[in-house]
Amino acid sequence: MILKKIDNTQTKPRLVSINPLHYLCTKQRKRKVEQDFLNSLNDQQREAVLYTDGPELVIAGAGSGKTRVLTYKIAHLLQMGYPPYRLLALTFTNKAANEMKERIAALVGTETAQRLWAGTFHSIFSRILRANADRIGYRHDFTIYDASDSLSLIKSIIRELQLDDKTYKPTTVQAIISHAKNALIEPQAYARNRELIEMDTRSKRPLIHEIYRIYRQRCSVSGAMDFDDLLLNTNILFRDHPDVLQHYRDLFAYILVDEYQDTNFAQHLIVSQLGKDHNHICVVGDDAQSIYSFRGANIHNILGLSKEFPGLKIFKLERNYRSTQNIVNAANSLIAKNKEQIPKQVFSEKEQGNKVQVISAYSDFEEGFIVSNRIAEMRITTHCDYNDFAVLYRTNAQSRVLEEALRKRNIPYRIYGGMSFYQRKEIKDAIAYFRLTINPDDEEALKRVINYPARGIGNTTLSKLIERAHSQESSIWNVISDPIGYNLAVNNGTLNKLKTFKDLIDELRYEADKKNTPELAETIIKRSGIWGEISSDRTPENISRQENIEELLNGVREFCALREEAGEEQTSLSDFLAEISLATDQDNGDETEQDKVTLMTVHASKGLEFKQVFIVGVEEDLFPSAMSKNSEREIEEERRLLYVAITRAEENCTLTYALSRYRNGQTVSSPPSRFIKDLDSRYVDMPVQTKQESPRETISWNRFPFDAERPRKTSRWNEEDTDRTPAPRPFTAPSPGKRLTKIDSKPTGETHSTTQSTVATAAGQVEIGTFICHARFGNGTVTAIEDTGDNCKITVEFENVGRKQLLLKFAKFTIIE
DNA sequence: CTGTTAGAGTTTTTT
DNA sequence: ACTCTAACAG
Repeated sequence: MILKKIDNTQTKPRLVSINPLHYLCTKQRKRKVEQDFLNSLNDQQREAVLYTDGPELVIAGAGSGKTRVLTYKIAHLLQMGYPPYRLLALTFTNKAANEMKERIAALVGTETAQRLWAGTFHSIFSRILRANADRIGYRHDFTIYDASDSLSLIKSIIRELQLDDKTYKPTTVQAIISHAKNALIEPQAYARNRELIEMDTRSKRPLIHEIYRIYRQRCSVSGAMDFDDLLLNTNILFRDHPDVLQHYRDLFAYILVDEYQDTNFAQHLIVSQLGKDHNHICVVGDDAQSIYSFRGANIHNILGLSKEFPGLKIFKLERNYRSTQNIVNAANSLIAKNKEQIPKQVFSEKEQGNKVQVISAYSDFEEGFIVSNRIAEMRITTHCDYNDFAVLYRTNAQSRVLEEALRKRNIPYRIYGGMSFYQRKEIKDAIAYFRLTINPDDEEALKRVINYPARGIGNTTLSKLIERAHSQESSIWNVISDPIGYNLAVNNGTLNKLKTFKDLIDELRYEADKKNTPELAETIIKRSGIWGEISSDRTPENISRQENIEELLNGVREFCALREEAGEEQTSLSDFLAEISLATDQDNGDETEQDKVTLMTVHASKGLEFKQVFIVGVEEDLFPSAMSKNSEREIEEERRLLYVAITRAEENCTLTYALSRYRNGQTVSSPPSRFIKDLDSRYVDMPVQTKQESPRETISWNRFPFDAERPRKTSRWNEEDTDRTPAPRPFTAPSPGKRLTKIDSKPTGETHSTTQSTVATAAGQVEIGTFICHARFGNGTVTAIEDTGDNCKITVEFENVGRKQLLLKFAKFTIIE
């Protein structure tokens, strides 16, 4: 009965479009295509592709054509007669999934590629969970809580239990729960697990298991799953319902997994359960690129594979096709410092290429400046497009300075990560209403908008609602729907306000049955009052919010239209929510066409490649992160992370570090990363050593009478801008960008006296008589300053090399006094 | 209950 | 520097 239902929801739309005749007709053509693509593989790759007799592990070094092997293997399997809807291809990121789909589509056509089960673990198994939700006590249109929903739920539980949120740091608790889930430990098991309980007791957090229990129960009442639940509940589904497991075992005749080194236990178990009978699994991974252990990923999943799949055949891909020899060798020399790894010899037969460059900068500002200059320069000298450049950093927070520097140079860039569209307040509000329309039990959504726009339901009332709901193990929505029955102690005025809110949601739910999805979305925005709220005045913020809401509605329309094209009968709002809740980085198709430099974290760059790569902020406490200093294991992960970063580069790789940088509103200085010393000097150009040590540098800056650090630097940037009027107050020019930063609005007055004889530089103020130490020329005294603008030149009398003219924007020096 | 403000803390990476 | 929270006045 139920299996039949699974069949319908899961495969019917696919089956319909499969025409055996069509399949046969194209077979001939396909064979020719197969010849072509087999020829384009090397021996190792071809063997890995053609081996289909049993379980297979492909250890694929960076740039060795891993994705290529996977896509060709899928093409080959299709060639062998596997129907596309019986192939399961799993990846970790949406980006990887999309790329794989695209590449398969290029080989076998969009039609076929669309029918594959290809996607991230989370998206694929959320689909399977939706189809079988009733089996585990969930509604089929369950809500997916994102990280912030889950965090806010944890916060409120901690509050309700009256625990101190300093000992029970919500994010820590969240991480612990997440790890438990990824290890498939449910609350009861957690409470029984002596080791865990002991650990919590030792860290003075004995009630974690209680928070976990309540958390899980509340998700259940709210009809919500968090990201980890998607995997945990899939495992529960398979464990408790062998018929369902069997169904999917039969359905997926071949399972392929990319980036296996990043699987956590929950994922690993799903794969091995599904693969058990037929043993037709092919997993690809590189232990050297395992960078997600903070999320529960475990390299040992790779190693344990041969136990679970006896006869596991191992292939190694060691030839790197991406990068020059210098880059590969430099990366190898780095990763060789790690103890834990599977031995392999990655090599390149491309040209030797340039050495990896290491550049030292005085500050994060200068670092940005150097990188943007290099990009401008190299674009000319190497004939590259902006698209060929990437700037990679360890943390998202680093992007700002870089953005600013690129903007100053008019270099177009595209930035991945950071605040995504769906995290903006107005979008989250709108989506909360969408979510409530689909699932009014969704507690996080309800809490978000029950008083937005303001309707007089404040914290007191909300607390009462929450208390009533939880004492009955029920949802807030149920209490609102029946305040009398739940003994809600509020006055009549409040009761009326609650009634108004309930009526609103009921009305939206009623509309949901009548209207098509785009219309419904629009109605929700209007009726909820969101639109009224952001149309109340015409401030730039509100206009931008309106634009964002319009964009969201466009997104709904577009999504529905796309689905219609793909032959889906109708698209519900719930479908839209399901889609966006797992979408993080929206690589908007319209933007990818434009020629722009890419900015992203190293994590986000995995699987990508660029001709020219800059890795910035290669400093102690940043890369490796200060958080990872506790254990060698974590340091090794950071090292792998840098390995990943370096191996993104095809032609040139440049590492930069800044001796001081702004962090949390303060200048901090840190030495270059220990990893720089790990690199074999044969493949690396190290920076010219400056005699001046950075700490002293920083100290002298801080001695400036005004804490004008930042304004000074800003002014330096302003001076990069060409054609500034010969203003007597060079430090007060407003920056052109529309950024609302205080830098612009708080011009520093203290520099009135500045004349052309004083200029601000990365290293500080320079005037005639300033004693400096230049990176190449050594010590010298400034004897003249010309032109304060873009082309500012200083003349320096050096002790050893005589008089030199330096172009300020390129010169590298420190100020001694 | 609402809106403002002063104060504290600040986690690395992602589905 | 920035954001979130707690406290307070209206």
